[in-house]
Amino acid sequence: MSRVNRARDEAIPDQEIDRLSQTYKVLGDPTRLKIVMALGGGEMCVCDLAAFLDLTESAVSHQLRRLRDMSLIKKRREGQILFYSLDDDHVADLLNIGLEHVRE
Amino acid sequence: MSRVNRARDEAIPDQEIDRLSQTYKVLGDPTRLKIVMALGGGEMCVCDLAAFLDLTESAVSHQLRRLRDMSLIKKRREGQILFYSLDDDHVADLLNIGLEHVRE
DNA sequence: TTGTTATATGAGTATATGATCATATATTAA
DNA sequence: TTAATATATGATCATATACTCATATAACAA
Repeated sequence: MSRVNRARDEAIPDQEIDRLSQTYKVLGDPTRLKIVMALGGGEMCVCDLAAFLDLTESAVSHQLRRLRDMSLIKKRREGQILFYSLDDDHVADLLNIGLEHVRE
Repeated sequence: MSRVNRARDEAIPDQEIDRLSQTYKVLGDPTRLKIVMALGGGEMCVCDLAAFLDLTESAVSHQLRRLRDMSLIKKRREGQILFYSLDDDHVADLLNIGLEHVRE
């Protein structure tokens, strides 16, 4: 079988490609990456992240929304404050393997 | 120590953040993601990829350049033909963990 | 040399996107 | 209820980017 036909045969559905590429795209911005790296060290609220990143809380909230849309982070309410954290262990794994790659 | 100070303390250098986010960004496009997924099944030349993706060879070449700039793929010449493949095992790991995440 | 094939690259264009600003929502306190 | 605090969201604008087209380069054949 030709290489092209093999690739077609083994290809995953476009829907999965789209979700996977969107996941990487969301991590592919310095601000959002700093957010998830920071959350890797423990949960933080929007105002924590705004102070850490030196950005408005609005800008942070917009980025948190995108991270949440891809299930990379989750939130927990405590009164008026929302604490964000990584959604699951896969996220930390993704970050660590990426780091290994860029550090080699 | 406050959560903000802890985050500042544990933060990795901006230079690493930039390289890491660029790496994810390069994977964060459906066309480029299809390319690396296809290369995960074996090396392919530019014309193979153009046929597989139904794109011009120019468009494919531009995307291969971006993938190569982030050391995600490498090339091997055989006469007039350049065969592309994944650069190292980290790339396949990144893809597999990403897939686990979107499939759960 | 000239011609052909395979790939690469610079410029241009249409679309996507990140930060800002203004406004809206939600929780708590008075 | 009203006010204050914390967060979310829609519109806007400036920048980034994926593809196309034209052209350039590289390897091989005649």
